[in-house]
Amino acid sequence: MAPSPLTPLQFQAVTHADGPLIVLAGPGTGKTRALTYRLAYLILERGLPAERILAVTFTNQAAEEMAGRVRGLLGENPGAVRPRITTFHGFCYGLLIHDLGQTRRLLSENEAQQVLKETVRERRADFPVQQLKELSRRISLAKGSLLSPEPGNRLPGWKIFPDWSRLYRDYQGHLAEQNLWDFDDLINQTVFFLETRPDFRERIQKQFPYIFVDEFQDINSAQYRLFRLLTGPNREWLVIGDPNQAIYGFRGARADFFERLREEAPSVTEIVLEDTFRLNRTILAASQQVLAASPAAVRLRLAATKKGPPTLPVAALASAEEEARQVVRIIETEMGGLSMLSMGSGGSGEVPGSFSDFAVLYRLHAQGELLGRFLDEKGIPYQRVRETHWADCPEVRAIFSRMKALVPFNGAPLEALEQVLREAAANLERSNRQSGPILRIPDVEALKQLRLAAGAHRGDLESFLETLSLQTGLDTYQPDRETVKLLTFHAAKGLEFPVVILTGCEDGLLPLTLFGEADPEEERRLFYVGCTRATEKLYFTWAERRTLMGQSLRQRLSPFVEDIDEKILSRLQPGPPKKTGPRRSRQMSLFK
DNA sequence: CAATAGGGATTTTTT
DNA sequence: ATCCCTATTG
Repeated sequence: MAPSPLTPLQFQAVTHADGPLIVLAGPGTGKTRALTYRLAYLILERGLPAERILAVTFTNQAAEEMAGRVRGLLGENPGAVRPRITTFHGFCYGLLIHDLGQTRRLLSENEAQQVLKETVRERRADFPVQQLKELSRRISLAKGSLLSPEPGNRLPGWKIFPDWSRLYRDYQGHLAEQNLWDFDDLINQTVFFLETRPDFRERIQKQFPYIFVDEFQDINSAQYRLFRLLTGPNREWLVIGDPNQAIYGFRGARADFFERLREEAPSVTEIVLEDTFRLNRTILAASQQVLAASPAAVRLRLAATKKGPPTLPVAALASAEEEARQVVRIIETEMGGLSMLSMGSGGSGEVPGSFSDFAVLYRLHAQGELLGRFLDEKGIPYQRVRETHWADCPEVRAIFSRMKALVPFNGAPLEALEQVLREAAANLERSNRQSGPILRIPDVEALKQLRLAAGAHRGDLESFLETLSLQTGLDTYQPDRETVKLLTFHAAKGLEFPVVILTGCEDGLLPLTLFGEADPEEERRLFYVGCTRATEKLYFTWAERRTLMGQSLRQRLSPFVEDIDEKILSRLQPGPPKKTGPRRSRQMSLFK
């Protein structure tokens, strides 16, 4: 292997000899680097056959990124055997369809919702539609917790939901009758077969004696069980993650599986990556203080070598509108500053002083709209990152099923798509009256994504359709676009930006308490995730008055900001709350 | 069949 | 506030 820029701790993780390994990796500590280098090390230095290695991630994006980096380390030659790098769901789908010969069809989220709706209609005609979402959420949580539909089976903290276990059972019945799966079934069915068929279990355990799991803090009970069934008596596994970045408890993830592993595998080696290359010292200090204020947070040593600014600005604004103006001012001021800095330096690979250096984070999507309006006003290019579900609208689904009919011809995906689209266009022209066209053309964005995906897919139509069935919305996040990124704290996980503005730093929003008791510790970790996205500058903004769900609320500064030492915060004064132009921003006064 | 009025919920998200 | 769904009315 080529000499590599690994820290001693990364090196230790990469070259660890035998036995299970837990790697705790704080923000910007080179988690993916350690993982991919270890994969390459095992194959190139230790002679482990690549096809014996399974690396599991949660998102397609993470799997693709890891696969790309492993390709970079192992060499690009197309014929090379590579480790299996895939998502939990993708791996299970493969086992069920190809290894076990199952024939069920995987439903998209909307389709599954439809089945649930029909189930409910049958059982209780008067069922309030608004509760469907809550019901499906519960069923999904139950399945993710391996909770069967026995009467009385409830997860802790659940309120009574009339008939819920019966509806859950009926829903499962309907799926089985119609030979269908929802996403949760992929995991649960695989767990079922691994548990009930020892021959199958042993075969898979032999096939993959080495297993990696990324973002282990995001794992739920079903996935944990799956992981343990896959590892079985094998002692070679590596899980990596950061318990302080566990922000998906609301969908069943539980960070305490790290603890469980320590109990179940007492011989496990644990390595903490302690050097962060992303955060500067000021941002690191603030982030660590946010965690330190809670006894529940996991204490991990983390050190930064990059020097930071003396303070991080906190801006109090009168309203959400003023806050949006402030965000614009910050971007304008920083753009000036960034291009000044860039004149002497350079070569970091990034375009200096680019709008893509900025991220504006918020707790709720609803906050993004207003921010977008004010950026529009000043002509600042931006992109709101949000779930698109382009692949899960009726139009796209109809095109998929039409393409599936073409599978016997087995053409290239893009050709097949174009053929179906021509068909749809002709269809549309013929039936110009309400006769209802069967195939409708999806909206421009969905069509673009569809063409992009079809064009990029190397392989036949069948494998393309299979890949797509495992993808719900493809991320709209495009890092290279010259735009300010507007996104939720959740969506920002895993990303980094030179300048990050955390908006809505208010009690009630961070932590969010609008909808009843949220887990305050999870909210704190979410705030931590937000703080640790910034590589150079971190701003906090908040509004003293904010309208949420039609109610104007008087707000107070988020307790999470108050947990940061005053000495490394500075109060940003926006001047009189009049309409202020960009010029005003130069006069912002900074004082403690 | 289409327009309209009432009611209820409103988060974060991957597959 | 506002959206989405349902039931009712013209």
